[in-house]
Amino acid sequence: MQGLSAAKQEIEKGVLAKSMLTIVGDCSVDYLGRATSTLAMGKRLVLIKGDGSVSIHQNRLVRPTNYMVGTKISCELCNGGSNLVLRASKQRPKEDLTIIFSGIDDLKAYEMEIVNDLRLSGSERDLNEMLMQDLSMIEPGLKPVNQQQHFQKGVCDIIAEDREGNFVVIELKRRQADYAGVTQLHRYMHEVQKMKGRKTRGILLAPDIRKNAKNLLEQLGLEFAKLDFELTPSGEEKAKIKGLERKQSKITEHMHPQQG
Amino acid sequence: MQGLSAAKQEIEKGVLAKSMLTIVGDCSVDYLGRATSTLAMGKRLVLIKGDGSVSIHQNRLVRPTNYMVGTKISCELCNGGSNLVLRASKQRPKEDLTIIFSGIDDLKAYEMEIVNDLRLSGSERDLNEMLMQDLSMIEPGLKPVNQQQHFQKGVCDIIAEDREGNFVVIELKRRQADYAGVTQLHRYMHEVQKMKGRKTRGILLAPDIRKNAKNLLEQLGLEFAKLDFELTPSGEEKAKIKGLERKQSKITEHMHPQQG
DNA sequence: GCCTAGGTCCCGTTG
DNA sequence: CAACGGGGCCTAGGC
Repeated sequence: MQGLSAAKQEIEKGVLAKSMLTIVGDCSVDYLGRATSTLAMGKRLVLIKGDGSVSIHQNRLVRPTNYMVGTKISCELCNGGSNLVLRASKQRPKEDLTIIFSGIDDLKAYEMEIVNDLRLSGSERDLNEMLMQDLSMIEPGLKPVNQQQHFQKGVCDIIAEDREGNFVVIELKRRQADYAGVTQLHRYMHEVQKMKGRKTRGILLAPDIRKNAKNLLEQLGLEFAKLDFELTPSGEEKAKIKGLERKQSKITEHMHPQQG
Repeated sequence: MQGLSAAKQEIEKGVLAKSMLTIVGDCSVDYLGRATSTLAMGKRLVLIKGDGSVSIHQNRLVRPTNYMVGTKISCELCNGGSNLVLRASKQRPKEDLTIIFSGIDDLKAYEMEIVNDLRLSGSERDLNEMLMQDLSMIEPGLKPVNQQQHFQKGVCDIIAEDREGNFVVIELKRRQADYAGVTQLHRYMHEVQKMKGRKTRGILLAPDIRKNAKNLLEQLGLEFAKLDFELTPSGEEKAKIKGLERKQSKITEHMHPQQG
């Protein structure tokens, strides 16, 4: 347990120094911004970071119950010193977080660099690069044309050309594909078709696809290929593509399936 | 600074008691699971919660650099006691997080209930309920038929019937609508049409819509209505719908716009 | 600033 | 269990 007045000073000092602050104590929380929320008095951890991020953690889940990014933080004593009020606020959108402490069990400031060291492998970007090394895995004779091409309507993962000179638009997903992935691919396929004015195919490449999404995909005349990849234990290589199996989805000619 | 051997015992005790644990110290981190990642030695905050959630925070951003939910945690001394290794692991999917401490600055265990107190207003669900009170806001004579109806293909926010006996499918978004919202609505509209075998309209209800998404929406013969709502400062009411403006999108007859 | 999409998305809910 | 979609999504990258 700790005096709220001393706490106030320590918080102000820590915020100024861009330290990481951990505050554990009894508090209530109000948020008003993109939604509104209240949290009745109770014991929680408040985490303040050097970049102005604030998050309030209960003793469950990874995600904080309340949070804000890029805030300005202020701090004042209220009710004759029996409460410490912490405010985090932000413009655009206008958001305010108010934390009222009735007591603080613990307060610490840690000097910590504001860096991002994480080296992650196996992201979609990594798989994309792997695939570009050898598109023939997907289909013999497939040649790269472009990758990460920006349209007005989004970013197309891979554009290739097949043996018969058709353009092939490939949308890659690192996990089970859903509706959104299918409609994305559909959009890009049409975009390429319109730009290039040539017959264009669309292939969704993912480890799996939800059943309904598969149905939609087939209705739209798109193709699915199962992507089997393996994560390399650490830093060495990005990932390894183990295999690529065509589920031989019948390429039903596209016939205005959404007609009403 | 604190002895690693004592730390080990305190962690084990805290995990058993389902306390919230905060550990600040120098550590390296390896994750192997849905992706792989490594974090070189550096000072971080490790947060362990009573439900087995683990997260590792750097001094920036709301989101942890590494995290896992619902883990089993173990703890051992290595290298003749000069390292403390914390392992969090999980099956289905198989995931492993390894945190190697070379030194611990601070370690605390806090007794804290494992509860979720948060009362949030202004979610899509709240707006949905508000709207159902009076669908005539959207359009005179609109009568409710169903809400949150589950199809095999998803959940339809609101189904109503207009003055002319057409079904009206309404998709509600609490923020600016995008492509995904439009295609969602399109899917549900077709689903209802197929089920009921009657002319069906689709209305996307949102505070705003992205330009490209608006184009797609109009191509698909769907309608947009601007939803203006206000958040009530706190607990009292959920939210207040201030107004609802029809952008008079010409209901172009649907004509196979995605045809190639 | 806006738009677009990825994420080890997380998370709750329903069938 | 799988599927589906919301989220105060967060966050990064382009334009």
